[in-house]
Amino acid sequence: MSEEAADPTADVPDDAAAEIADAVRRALAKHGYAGLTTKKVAAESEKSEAFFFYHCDSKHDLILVFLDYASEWSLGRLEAVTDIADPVEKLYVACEALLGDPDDEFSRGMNVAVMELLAHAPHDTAFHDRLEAYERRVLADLASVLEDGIDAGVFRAVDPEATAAFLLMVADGTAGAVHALGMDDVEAGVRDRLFDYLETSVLAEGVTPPEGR
Amino acid sequence: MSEEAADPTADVPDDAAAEIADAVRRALAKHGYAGLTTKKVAAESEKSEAFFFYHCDSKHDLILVFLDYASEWSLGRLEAVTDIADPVEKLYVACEALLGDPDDEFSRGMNVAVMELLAHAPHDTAFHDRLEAYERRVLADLASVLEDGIDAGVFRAVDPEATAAFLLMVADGTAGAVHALGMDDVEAGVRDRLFDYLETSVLAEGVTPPEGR
DNA sequence: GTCTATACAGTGATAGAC
DNA sequence: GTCTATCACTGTATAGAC
Repeated sequence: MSEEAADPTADVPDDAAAEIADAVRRALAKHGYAGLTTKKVAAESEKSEAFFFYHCDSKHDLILVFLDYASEWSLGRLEAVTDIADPVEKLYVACEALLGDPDDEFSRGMNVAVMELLAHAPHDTAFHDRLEAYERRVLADLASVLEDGIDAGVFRAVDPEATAAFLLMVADGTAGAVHALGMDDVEAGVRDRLFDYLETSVLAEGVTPPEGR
Repeated sequence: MSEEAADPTADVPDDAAAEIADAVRRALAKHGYAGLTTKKVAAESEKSEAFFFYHCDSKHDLILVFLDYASEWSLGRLEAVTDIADPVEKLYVACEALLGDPDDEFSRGMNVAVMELLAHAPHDTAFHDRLEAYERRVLADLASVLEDGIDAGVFRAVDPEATAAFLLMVADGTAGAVHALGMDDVEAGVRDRLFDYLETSVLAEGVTPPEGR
């Protein structure tokens, strides 16, 4: 019944998809997207190169499998905040998730890999569509966190969409300059300014940030 | 007398360098870094493929010529603000320059191309070094604009380096999400929040933003 | 389903004429 | 200095055995 253009990542078994995503992830971390070859992907797993072409029709599809995996991983981290009841705490944890842990190799590698695919999105419709869907979902999640706080009276009456976009831009920029260039010395300053922004422009008068901020 | 590791872009005559930078720029805009080939670069100019290899030793060097050109272009735009006497005006114009004009194809293309090289910087020392130098110079320029305003008493006593980094992250993130993904609808919101931030957190009490903001 | 071996196109770079 | 022609190699993808 699927009238849609078939999703090339849909019929890959979960086991294989995990193997593929992981090998692509490691190959991307080691060589970057521009330096990525199917041989290098295979070299990152126990499987042969033909294994990857059995499950996917092309190198391009391999990357899409990784991209789906990366999106889900990132969104999973972000959407873990739904468990948190307090909107203030929720917002701060969400921002931490967005910024990522600069000391975690895995997190850093994911951010940089996704950023490289993002930079190539203007030349690749499939990348573009998936990444735009991903960004829009992040924006929606963030906006909803903001709305919660506004409704609860602990946030100012900011524009949730615009504020979400602003916060996301800071995070995306940090992934670029700080993570890709290793400019760790600016990381702390950016974090401070960001949480300062939350305190002075988002939190309502008299509301205090969570412990330790 | 150059004891340094020779700069591969140094001995290229200015005429040739301009031709190279322009062809690489167009090829990058059309195919992206990952899809860049020396044939496609040549196809963007009247010259043959051999022309490029006469002036540069490798494809890699061609891209460095472009990167130098792109850095100078961007820094030129930013540093044009030194002519402006009023620190407030100066800051706002600098931020406009950082965000870039989303309707200008050239500006957009440059931002996206540089961003793709930035994403590849972890895997390419030459890219890394040039781009880090570029980012640090932008940070220094911005910080100096902020210091001017603080000294003149029209800005609050913000931390110039951290604030400069924060502003730059917003701009870099915008180049990514907005320009690379064409999410023009979020652009306006981000701009508004950014200039709001300047007004509420950077400008001193009672100081008003420039006309039209 | 997974492997080894290989076809075949396209790439970066060079040679040699002008 | 710039061109045309070409080479050696690597990259994606497939064939066919198991």
